[in-house]
Amino acid sequence: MTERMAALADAAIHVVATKGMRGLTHRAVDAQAGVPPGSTSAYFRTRKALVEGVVQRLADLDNAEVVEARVNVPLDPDLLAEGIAHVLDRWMTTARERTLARYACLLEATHHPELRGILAHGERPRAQARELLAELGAEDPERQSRDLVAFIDGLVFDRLVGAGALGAPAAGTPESRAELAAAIRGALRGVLGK
Amino acid sequence: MTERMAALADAAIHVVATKGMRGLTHRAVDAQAGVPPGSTSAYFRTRKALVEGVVQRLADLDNAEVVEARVNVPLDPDLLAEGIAHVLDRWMTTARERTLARYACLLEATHHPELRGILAHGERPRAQARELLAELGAEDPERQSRDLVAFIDGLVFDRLVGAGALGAPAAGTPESRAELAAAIRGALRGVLGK
DNA sequence: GCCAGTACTCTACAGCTGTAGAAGGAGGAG
DNA sequence: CTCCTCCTTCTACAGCTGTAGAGTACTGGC
Repeated sequence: MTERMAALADAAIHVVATKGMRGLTHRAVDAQAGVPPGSTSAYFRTRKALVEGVVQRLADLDNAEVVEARVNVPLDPDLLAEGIAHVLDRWMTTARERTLARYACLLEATHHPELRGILAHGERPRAQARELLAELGAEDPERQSRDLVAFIDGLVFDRLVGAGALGAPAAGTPESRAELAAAIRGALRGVLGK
Repeated sequence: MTERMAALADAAIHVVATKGMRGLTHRAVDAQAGVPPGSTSAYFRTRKALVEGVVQRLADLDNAEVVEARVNVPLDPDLLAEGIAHVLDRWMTTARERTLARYACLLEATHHPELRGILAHGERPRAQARELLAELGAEDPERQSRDLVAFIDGLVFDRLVGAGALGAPAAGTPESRAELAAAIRGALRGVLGK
């Protein structure tokens, strides 16, 4: 993906996050990116290509992030929960738009199977979760990692859309991080069965 | 909401589930509902009204359901988990479209705050969860119910979109129900802190 | 039977969207 | 300098979408 395409895809992600999939049009991306009208249409000739560009870009951004995150993760459940909470908090603040766009794309993938291959969301975190759970002595990391990832997804989703999480502390605050950490501690406990 | 409007809203829910929010147009709903073109446009004069109709209908359907579900819920965590798993399984099979549409609407509500009032999703289940957790001896049902609902949302979402849940048994099978029940047992354990 | 009001159907139309292709221009090879 | 190539911008256009309003059938009241 060329630099120009990446910039357009970034603008497209912003559009999806703020106006929804419905607002994702070639011209809206042009406007958002501040490029002359027609540019997006030239780089992503069809709308399908544009959506795939968004999905691809989301995957790339995730991968770029995981490279540096691969440093020592603590094996102590409490510290681990703390670390995960920190990441989730970022997903809901700094990376809020990306996270929203990802959920939108996941929903989109429901009726466009070809997107599922690109959007590896859930596979990478899950591999990590599987490893961690194995090291923590889980008996069936395969299954248990699914549950842990589900919990994390639900936690982030609910708070972003404000469903079922009314009354939760605002993302980005220390209270929010503390509550997230507590939730994840509980999840680890529950998932590990002890 | 008149009967006719409800029928159109039902068709609209189907459209949203199968073609996404983007596919939700007056004419698409006409076609889906098998009514003469223009009908949807007459009952929901603007697109905003159409979306609100969908959201309202989803809320109504949920409420209609909860009326009969209010019979004795078991206080034994294992039986309770079994019961919840059964409901979730239905959300992913019989009521799959409704569930998908609801997630789409929740995402939509992110940039249309006026929808949040109608879409009480998360509030009703959470009230139930709060009660149950209190009866089960939770120390902070308010917070813990948020976590439980988040887990449930993530579980269903991940399995519907196939993210992070690759390898999970297909919804509707006894294996799926068993796994769901196990996951919820774990969640209850984790949330309750014991 | 006649009328008013209501429920429904049809049609027009402006604006937006997806898509293709032509036009312009910068830079490098010869 | 000349030409060729690639990158970028501009423009056209068919089809779709949102929305309004006019037309038509159908009710119950008199």
